[in-house]
Amino acid sequence: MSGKPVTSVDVARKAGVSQSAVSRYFTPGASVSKKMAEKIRVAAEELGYRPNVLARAMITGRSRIIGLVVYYLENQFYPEAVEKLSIALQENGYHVLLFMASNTVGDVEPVVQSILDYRVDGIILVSASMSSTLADRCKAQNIPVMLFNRDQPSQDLRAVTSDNVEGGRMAAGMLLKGGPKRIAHLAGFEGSSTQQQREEGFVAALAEAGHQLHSRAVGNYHYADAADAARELFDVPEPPDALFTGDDHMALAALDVIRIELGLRVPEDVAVVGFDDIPQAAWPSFNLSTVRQRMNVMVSTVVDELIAAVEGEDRPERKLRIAPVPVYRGTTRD
Amino acid sequence: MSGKPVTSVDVARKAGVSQSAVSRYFTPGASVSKKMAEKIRVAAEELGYRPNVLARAMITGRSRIIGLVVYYLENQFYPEAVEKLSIALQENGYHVLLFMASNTVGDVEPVVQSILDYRVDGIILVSASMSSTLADRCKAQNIPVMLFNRDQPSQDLRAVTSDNVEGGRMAAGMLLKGGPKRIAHLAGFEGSSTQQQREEGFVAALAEAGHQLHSRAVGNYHYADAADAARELFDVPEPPDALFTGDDHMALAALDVIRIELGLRVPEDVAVVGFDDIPQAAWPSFNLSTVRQRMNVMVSTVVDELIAAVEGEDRPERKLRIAPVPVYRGTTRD
DNA sequence: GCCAATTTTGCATACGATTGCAGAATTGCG
DNA sequence: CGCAATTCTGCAATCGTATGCAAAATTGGC
Repeated sequence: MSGKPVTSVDVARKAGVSQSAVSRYFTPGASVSKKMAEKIRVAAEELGYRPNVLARAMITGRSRIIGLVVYYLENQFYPEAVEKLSIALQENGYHVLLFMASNTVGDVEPVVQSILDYRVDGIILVSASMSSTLADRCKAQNIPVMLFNRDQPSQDLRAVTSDNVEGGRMAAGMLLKGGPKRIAHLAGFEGSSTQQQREEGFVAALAEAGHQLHSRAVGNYHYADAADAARELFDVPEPPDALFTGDDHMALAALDVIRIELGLRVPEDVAVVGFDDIPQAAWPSFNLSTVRQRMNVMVSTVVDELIAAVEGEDRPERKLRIAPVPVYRGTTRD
Repeated sequence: MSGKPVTSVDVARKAGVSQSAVSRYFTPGASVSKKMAEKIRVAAEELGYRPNVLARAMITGRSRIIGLVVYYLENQFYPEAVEKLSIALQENGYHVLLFMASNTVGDVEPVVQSILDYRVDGIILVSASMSSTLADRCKAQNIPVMLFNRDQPSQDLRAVTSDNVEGGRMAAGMLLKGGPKRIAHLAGFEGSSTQQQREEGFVAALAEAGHQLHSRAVGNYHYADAADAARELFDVPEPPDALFTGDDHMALAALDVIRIELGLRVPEDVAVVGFDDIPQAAWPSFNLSTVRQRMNVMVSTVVDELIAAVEGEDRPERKLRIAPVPVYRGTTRD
């Protein structure tokens, strides 16, 4: 029950040097003679000393903490993002303070507020947006913010997304190959940029091919809502024979309804295309054709940009769009 | 580009009071007169002041940060755990510093080491274990550690798990109702306590009913490994007609192989029971019978215990086991 | 071996808050 | 209104580390 953690002063005393020497030994760029370094190394090892990141943060003004805000983790896209972002940041010596902004917690505002209390070095908002007053606040405190998989009109906020308009066009192309008669769209949350852009590209490409939307329903990116929306679309006299869903998570819900509840055949009766390419899309039970977001590229891009911003570099590019990739599997006809 | 964040000194100056008064205003138990409180409130509001958590942590020795260690997030059980743990801790004024201990990062040791550098108030290891030297280190620094969904022989470490032996017995009971002839087990990672205990209960209950294992393979709690293991078990002349998998994630992989690859019928040819009751188990495509871990109870228990420990209370109970619940769906016969 | 140029080293201060202590202000009661 | 009891308030020290500055030690060239 020793309780007290070891400090640099303890190490200094034990090694017979000054506290500053110990500090310098643990600071990459500093100059320490070999003799001292060795004495300090030994003493530190014996005492099990490790520098206190919090104390260091007070002086340097860098906490090496990145605030990561996520709405929910039900859709497998998010756990994958969180895992990869976290690993990438860890590899760069940063760590992730995780904040859930789910409905149970309330709004994003207070959540971001409490992030700022921790004096994080930067913030990544995953599929979430930010009021401009809050964005101003971050800017005032010099804390870079990056949006991941979501964009916002505000010119100032940096964002990394897929090229969603292009992705929507791809989805249209994938469905059009099968010669569909009635094309439907199952939309995600209407307020999101991702939804708006994907639908925009989708509808535009349909129009160019002389088609228009047969029907449309909203699933808000949630499984249960999407299942309801699918019922609304398909449990009618003339159901669609092609469906583009705003993301894979909703596509899986739609497949469950279409095949299991309604007994329709995929892709013979209905072709389905999703968006994201989450791991489950590749599972044999679903075997979902989809538009892949290149997660690894998106993650390394956002981490790279954020760290550059944290370290004071001001890159000109604010909106980074990654090209998506069509993935043909078993839910489309050709 | 004001850069400098607002400090309590700024607020004090603006409000015409001492810095300590400002500090007291933001400290729940402290005494401040109404007049001062009002002046401070106004000044703080105008300047947008919020106390620096890091500075506070230095004095009080409490960072209000909890280190959360997770191996990976592919299995939906983990995102759900992370989400709920995070929310529960947020509600109690704590926040989560997330650490991935996946293979790409290497061992758990250095990860936990860097957690300690942040002077966290406590640590939750989700389905991970800890060397005893590291555990000693945490104890020396007075940092409580809780294991979640994993146990370890060491008497000292606190752990919250399901009653896995009992859960294994339940799984046996669920399969035995269907009058199986050949019962197989698809095991998770053999080094884990969860695996050992679930299998122990399962085999014991089979024995009591006059049965024994027909075959067994190892899936290490990974989708791909589990799919291979399922092929090993079922792509043979006399395949099993009942299967218990170490968790739901592997059960889904097994179902994909059994139904789609091999064309067997579930539950007519093979009955399947999983463990966890992850959200996907309830999806119509799987409709998996399983043994539910009561996530909400487990989460509130572990958070409750951890916070009690952080705040100095020393509860006697170290190993907390939550009773699991059988969930009958469409993959079992009766 | 001497002196200038270069490294190392320690001292002292700062970061932004909390908190014990003692004096100032307020309150309560006869 | 006076005095004791109580509540507020400010001063100053403290947490654990980083860092500018000046003194001490080392190095190098001749």
